[in-house]
Amino acid sequence: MASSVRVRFAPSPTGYLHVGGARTAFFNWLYARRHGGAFVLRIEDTDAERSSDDMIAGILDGLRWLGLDWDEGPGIGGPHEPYFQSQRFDRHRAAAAALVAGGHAYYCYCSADRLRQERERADARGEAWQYDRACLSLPSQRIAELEASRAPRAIRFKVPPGQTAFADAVHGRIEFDGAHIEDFVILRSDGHPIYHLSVVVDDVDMRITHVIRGDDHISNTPKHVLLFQALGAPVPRFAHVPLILGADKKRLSKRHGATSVMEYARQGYLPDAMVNFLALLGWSPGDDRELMSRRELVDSFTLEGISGGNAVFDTAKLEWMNGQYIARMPIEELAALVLPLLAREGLWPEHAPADERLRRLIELLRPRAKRLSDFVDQARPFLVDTVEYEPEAIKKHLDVPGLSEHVAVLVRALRETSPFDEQQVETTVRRTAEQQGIKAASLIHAARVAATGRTASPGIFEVLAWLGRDRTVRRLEQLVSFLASQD
RNA sequence: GUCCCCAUCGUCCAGAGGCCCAGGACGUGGCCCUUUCAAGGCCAAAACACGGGUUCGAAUCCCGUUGGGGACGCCA
Repeated sequence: MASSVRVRFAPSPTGYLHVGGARTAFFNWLYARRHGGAFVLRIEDTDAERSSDDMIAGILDGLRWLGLDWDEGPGIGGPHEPYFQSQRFDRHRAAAAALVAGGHAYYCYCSADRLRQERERADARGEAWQYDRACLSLPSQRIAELEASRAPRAIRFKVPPGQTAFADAVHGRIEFDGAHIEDFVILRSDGHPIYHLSVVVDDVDMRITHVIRGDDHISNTPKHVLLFQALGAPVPRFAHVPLILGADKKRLSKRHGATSVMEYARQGYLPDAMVNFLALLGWSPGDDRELMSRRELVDSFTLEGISGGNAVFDTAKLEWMNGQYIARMPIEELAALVLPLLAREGLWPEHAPADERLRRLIELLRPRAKRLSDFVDQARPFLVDTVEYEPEAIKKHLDVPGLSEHVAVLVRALRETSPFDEQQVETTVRRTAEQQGIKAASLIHAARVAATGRTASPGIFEVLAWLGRDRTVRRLEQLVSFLASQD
């Protein structure tokens, strides 16, 4: 396979997997799957202080939850191990040395202090400071002195003059003038590689063919292109994906609420819905399709379909989409997801399987649910022994003259109703209302309060039929007592 | 400050010179259905940032302005 695509997702484990990263990962995954290529996962844990195993685990959890399986990387290895950048320092150091030897990079003895001062001074003037190449042409005698005194030295890349351009699948050709790129450090004086060096060396080693990453890397890309070239490696194709913004159009951050994909998992969003929603944030199949399966997404995905502008994360649309997935999901699958949530709330015995009755309840609740967590809240009155009446429900539906009487009559009628199914219950309730000379609605609302304690529920006849005769009668009688106690 | 990216309804997208007095979806409003709340159905309001060009013709091409975003570390 000459054209074999190799893409990678390279998160730095300095935080959880946020929605922006998730979308980038997904685009990479889609591209790999679309072209029968490899999706490589590489952990960029170069920054030891800010990286931790917990965060790595969190990111992997997020990817697994989304269903983004990687072909090479942590946990499964692969032909280009290791997949942790921190274990590849030797490679990076060797590359840095080779660049120095080849005249592409040079030692820099400038103190961090001096650089900081220069920058602060420039900043005060409202300007940006670029490294002044003080160490580029140090006299050999001075170098000898510095070496003799064991002065710390970093390695800087010597940026060549002229234009550096690259083709970007979403932005087209992008060009930078070398004059605006400073001689950036590639190896710290403590021997640790800098990000720019590490990514490029690793991408070269791992034979990455397409770099699909966040827009915020555009200005780093010329540096990377220069490094690929200096290293004598082919330059991969780039695709810079625009960022995801919060409702205020600012970059997504903690104050925007949920930004971690696992937070959405906790809130009851479905991975398929999440992934579908994320795909449409900044990408389109070129037509008007919205609800798309993974299969369809894979079949339709192209880098050219990615739009150039930033996108606002619209929670309302995510909710809608999640509701669509809930509505379409096979009941068995849905029950399997809802069950543990009910069990956690003590509404369903731990480890007990979903029976026909529970499946029916979930079916009743389904059209009203946007998130899995909605099931827990809405199922509660059905699965407890004693219903509690919401104050609003009492106020709104129980203040009917003679209601207690009417409900008592309904109870007697329901005792005789057979079969106790939706149809017959409806007939009974309506007939009773007629006989009592009241509107069916009054009885229906009262029954809803009796059965659920709430003002909103699935259709009341379905609800009563689901409860069954005994429980229905009991709950209605409880209402009668309640009404009596109110007088 | 410098460099780079972006610019179609409130939001996400379609539109790659005539098919567009701009299409879909979410959201919003109305109506229908109805026992409530949803779901569903129907309808509606809602946008090519601005100014110059190019062209017989521009949302689509070019330039500028404005606005938004990103990057300018011995962080990733």
